[in-house]
Amino acid sequence: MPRSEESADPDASPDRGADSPESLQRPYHHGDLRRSILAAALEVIADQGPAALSLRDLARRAGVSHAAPAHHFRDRTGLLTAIAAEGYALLAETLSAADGLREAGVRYVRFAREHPAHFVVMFRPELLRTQDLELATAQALASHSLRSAVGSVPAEERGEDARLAGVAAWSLAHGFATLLLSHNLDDAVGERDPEDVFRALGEMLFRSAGS
Amino acid sequence: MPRSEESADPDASPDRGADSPESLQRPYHHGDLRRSILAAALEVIADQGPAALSLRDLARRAGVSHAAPAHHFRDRTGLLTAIAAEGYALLAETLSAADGLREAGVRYVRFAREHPAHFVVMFRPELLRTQDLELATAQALASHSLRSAVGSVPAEERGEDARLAGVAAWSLAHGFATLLLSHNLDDAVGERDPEDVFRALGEMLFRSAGS
DNA sequence: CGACGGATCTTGACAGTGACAAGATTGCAC
DNA sequence: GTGCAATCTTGTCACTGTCAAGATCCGTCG
Repeated sequence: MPRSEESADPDASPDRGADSPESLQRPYHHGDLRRSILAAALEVIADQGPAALSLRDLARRAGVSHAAPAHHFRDRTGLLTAIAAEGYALLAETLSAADGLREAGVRYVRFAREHPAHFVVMFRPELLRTQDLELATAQALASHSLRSAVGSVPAEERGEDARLAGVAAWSLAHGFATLLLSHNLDDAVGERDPEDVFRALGEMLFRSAGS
Repeated sequence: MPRSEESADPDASPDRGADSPESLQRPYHHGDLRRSILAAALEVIADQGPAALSLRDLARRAGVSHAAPAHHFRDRTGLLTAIAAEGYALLAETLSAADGLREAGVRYVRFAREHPAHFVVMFRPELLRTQDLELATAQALASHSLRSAVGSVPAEERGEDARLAGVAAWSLAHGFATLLLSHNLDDAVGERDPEDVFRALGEMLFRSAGS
């Protein structure tokens, strides 16, 4: 657990700027507290899950008082909501750059591996303020990207129903990503690159050649 | 929150009713506290998630003191571990009764819908005592059931690798179940029976006819 | 029949947490 | 510069999980 870089040692250096009376090495205003807290939160969530998240702990890491985070996120729920919104925005961007449903799936899995904390929080509605505006718009954006990826599948490939193909692809990618993150596929994947494994799954689902 | 002050007479203890003390509001011994707490916990988790679980609240619902649950489950973690173990045992039983990978998938999804609390907790390793003996054996049992379902797929259906087919099926079922429980497929599924939808997905994955 | 040991439950305490309110400090627009 | 709003602090409260020590009950063995 790397402590945050600043703050350093309190009174190790005797010959410091003389005009600063006694304490207060750190300025009253943190400068970028919001970002700081988000970063620390992502770190905690990534390796201990959202349940282990403590606002007071985040405040301590950032070197601010216990109530400081509340001003930026209002709530624990607010913090998680902000993370989820950021996650959906990132995912939307990632997916929109993909052409073809297969590639979108691969990107979905890659996103989950590169942003595990975001990914985990995004699918825990009970921890979020689902009516939050920023979250809702980011969600809509991601949903749109996904839908357009589904639409790009040639008609003859996708069975009777495009929507069904979308659900299938999403389920496959989401299930694979989730099981991967919860270490349920460690044995099955072994040394191989998870993305390659997933590509093989995608080809089982959409049997044709093509992109 | 409904106070489930049931205290339904446990039929487990045979000769009990004769000399039950009438003066006390509740007997010193609850009678079936472990089961009571488990039931209440499942209820809470099913509609608020594991994060909302409070041992003290469960104790209140069961009408016992705040420290009573600890004797049966040691920890919050212990309680969740017990639930997960029960879940894996149930799942193993369910899967072992299926013939064919497709049917196993359907049963997997059904299990998730019928036991959402179990299902959710089973895949949150960070909340569990993963080295717990009961949990590990139940997990092994379920894993065995799943593996045998994979093995039952005729060779010509399952592409190059049985293990890959297993991962595909598991990912598809797990993803579908997860997205279903988190209400991400409400629109896509609509009025249809989720099991029917999933059957269609299964047929996309394993294109042949057969069982 | 009676005592005793273990299982079950209670009471009390402690540290940690999220949330709120009220005050201190700072930067910025005017 | 002055005032104001954003930012951060301090103090507090109810609640939680966990531990320790005691009370009560049960089956069992003498």
